[in-house]
Amino acid sequence: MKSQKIPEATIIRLSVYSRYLKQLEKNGLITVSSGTIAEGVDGSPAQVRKDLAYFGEFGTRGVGYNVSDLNRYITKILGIDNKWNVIIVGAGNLGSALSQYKGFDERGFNVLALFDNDPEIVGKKAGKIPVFSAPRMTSFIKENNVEIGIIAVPAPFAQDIVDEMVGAGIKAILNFAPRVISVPDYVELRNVDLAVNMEVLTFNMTFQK
Amino acid sequence: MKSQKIPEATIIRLSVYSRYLKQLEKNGLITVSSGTIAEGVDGSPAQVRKDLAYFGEFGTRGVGYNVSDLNRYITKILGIDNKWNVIIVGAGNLGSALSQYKGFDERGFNVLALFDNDPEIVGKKAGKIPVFSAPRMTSFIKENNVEIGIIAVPAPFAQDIVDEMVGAGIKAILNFAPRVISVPDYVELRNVDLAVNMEVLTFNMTFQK
DNA sequence: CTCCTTTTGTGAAGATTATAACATACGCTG
DNA sequence: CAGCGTATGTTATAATCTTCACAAAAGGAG
Ligand SMILES: NC(=O)c1ccc[n+]([C@@H]2O[C@H](COP(=O)([O-])OP(=O)(O)OC[C@H]3O[C@@H](n4cnc5c(N)ncnc54)[C@H](O)[C@@H]3O)[C@@H](O)[C@H]2O)c1
Ligand SMILES: NC(=O)c1ccc[n+]([C@@H]2O[C@H](COP(=O)([O-])OP(=O)(O)OC[C@H]3O[C@@H](n4cnc5c(N)ncnc54)[C@H](O)[C@@H]3O)[C@@H](O)[C@H]2O)c1
Repeated sequence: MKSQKIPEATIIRLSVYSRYLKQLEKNGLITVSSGTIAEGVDGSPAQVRKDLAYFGEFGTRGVGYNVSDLNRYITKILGIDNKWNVIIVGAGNLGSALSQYKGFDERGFNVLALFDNDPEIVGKKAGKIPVFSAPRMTSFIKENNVEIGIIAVPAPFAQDIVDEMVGAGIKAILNFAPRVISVPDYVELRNVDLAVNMEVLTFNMTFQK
Repeated sequence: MKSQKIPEATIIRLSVYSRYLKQLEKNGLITVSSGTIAEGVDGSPAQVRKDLAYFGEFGTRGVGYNVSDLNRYITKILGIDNKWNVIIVGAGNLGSALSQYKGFDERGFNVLALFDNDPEIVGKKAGKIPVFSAPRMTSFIKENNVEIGIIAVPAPFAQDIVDEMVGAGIKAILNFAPRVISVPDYVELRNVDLAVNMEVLTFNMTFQK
């Protein structure tokens, strides 16, 4: 791979390609062309090839790509060829739902525990995932080699939890609280804001088309 | 507003500005500069002004923007100056959590009902939101003027539900199922894919920096 | 072994988006 | 009411991302 800045959009698409390839693989398909991938993910063949070209040459001219090889390459690129340990803070409606999400496990994300500060919830389980008390978070992160934290507490508490996570050595955070969060630049942060997504929909309904 | 294509990134930022302005308004702030907004949302002042400039002139030179006026304008732009009716299909872990999400109501999204095909769940309530049987969806959409549908069923069923929603006259769909979904181009669609978000994190941890 | 079809990989062109820079306008002070 | 400081609105510049077009390579047919 050439050392170069990779567009985030490319990474997002690679993840979608990977999901689609997995499906093709299950269907017993051996080879696939950029055109077929493009159809399957609602994109363009040139885009598919360009995205892959950032990382190497994975295809055979005149033939296409070997489905399972390509998926293995992409999986490696995305960094999910091995497992990641994850915790979720906030065992309310959203946190509990996330802890049950099969899509995490399937893609190599291992949710070890939930954390909450409500004594009514602490000690219980959400499915198979235990809920621990919030003050235990830091030591748990250190002892269990947790790299990724998910924020599912109410917005006013989000930054505090994030700071604690960062202090404990977490490397990446997925934030669901509708707040702008600060992290040092060696920590990866992504925000998932559902109201924002809804508002993009309503904007498009109201203005465009 | 000049008729022009607005970048989606601009809409996303406007939504975040709006959330931040609401906070400032609650704190009693009267006027705010593009610089202060930029700080609050972790952006640049030029970007803030540029985003607003697509839609008009909302500020006063040498002064800044009136906080509540600006927020009202943005709210209008985003199309959330009035309420939208929403349904959620799939009353499992995720669907139930979403139905309880306060952030929807706060921003003008009115979740009227959940739909599911599991007889164990149908007839119950998630908080105050009733769960109806899946076959009732089409008539409910028509009778209650539902414009937005949320997909929270397992991936293999997502396209079918979407088709039914579209047939019933739904105008926009927020999809949580990890599948590429097709809709006619007069229907707005957005996908929220959590595994993809996680994979962007792991990519950045593995490659960049 | 050569030709022909196919599909990749890529450099160049085009489109879009972000950043920077500055002239313009507003309000305040004296 | 004139001059000054400040923050907007906008034009110009730069950076980024996508699309296009085609040469290069592979495999298969004759
Ligand atoms: N419910 C949803 O579908 C949804 C969707 C998108 C975003 N969100 C956001 O996710 C967050 C959680 O939403 P929710 O609906 O699950 O709320 P919730 O009230 O059901 O759950 C929040 C949980 O966080 C716990 N908590 C509060 N402060 C804490 C702290 N300092 N340390 C540890 N735990 C703490 C509470 O005890 C509670 O169990 C909110 O920021 C919300 O805006 C929720
Ligand atoms: N759990 C999460 O946190 C999470 C996160 C992201 C995405 N998702 C996605 O959201 C979807 C739902 O996930 P979940 O964890 O809530 O699963 P779940 O199994 O808890 O819930 C799915 C619900 O859908 C219902 N259902 C199935 N087929 C249906 C149909 N044809 N019509 C109506 N209802 C039907 C089921 O009865 C069930 O109640 C899945 O596609 C999943 O990949 C879930």
